[in-house]
Amino acid sequence: MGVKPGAALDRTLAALADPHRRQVVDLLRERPRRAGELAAATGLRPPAMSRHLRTLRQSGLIQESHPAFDARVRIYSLRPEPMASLKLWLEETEKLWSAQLLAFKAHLEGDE
Amino acid sequence: MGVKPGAALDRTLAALADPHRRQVVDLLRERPRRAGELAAATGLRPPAMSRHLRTLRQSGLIQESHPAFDARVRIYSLRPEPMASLKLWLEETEKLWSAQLLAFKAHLEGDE
DNA sequence: GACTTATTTTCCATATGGGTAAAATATTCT
DNA sequence: AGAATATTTTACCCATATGGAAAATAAGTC
Repeated sequence: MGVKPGAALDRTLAALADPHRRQVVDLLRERPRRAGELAAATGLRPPAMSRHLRTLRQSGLIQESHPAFDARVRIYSLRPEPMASLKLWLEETEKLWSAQLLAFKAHLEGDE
Repeated sequence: MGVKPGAALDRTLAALADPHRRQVVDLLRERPRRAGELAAATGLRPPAMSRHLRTLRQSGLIQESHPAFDARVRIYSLRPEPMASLKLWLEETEKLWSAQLLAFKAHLEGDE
């Protein structure tokens, strides 16, 4: 009973909530990209992008890697785990919600 | 070219990003509830809950209804559409991401 | 070694959001 | 009508987040 369940989901959602970060994820799902490339694509200055990349990294949504040919550049790519958790939560919600509908339908048809 | 695609998703995610609002959604997926009930369940004062409910309503995640027996109370229930959109986005991400993996695998096996 | 490039860190100013308390609305009860 | 109940709105405070500029790192290039 240490960690509140759903704390990870909160961080995932918080990371995805920012439009610029969502844009980054949308770019990364096509292919990995360099930090500078992402800054240019979003119209943000490098510092701003760097901070967004840090929060995305901390949420576990992306990971960083240094290419061998040039150790200055950092390439970012998506990590699937947080998305998978989010999907699970959505499916659980859907499941309970449809149960709710069934109960309501039963109610209309005359329950006791 | 008026509305930026994904603006709705941004509002959905922003609404879900707050822990208290996520808690509300978790409560509502079991069954619809009254505003006061939600405030008590989360430990928030009624004004705070009221604003969260407004945010959730504006994001389209919940809807309000007045019961016939007492027009003072407001009952909130989930709406499935925003969740469905979010799920679509997740699936699209998953799809592109697995395509990325396939491309990488092909690359390892010696492409040109 | 000096210079340029890629990215991050620090500092600052501003904006946004959440919480509380008090007041306002709307509605039911007596 | 007057008191009580359910919920929202308003005013105010505080914490956090975000963007830009400048400085700091780190690593290639000549």
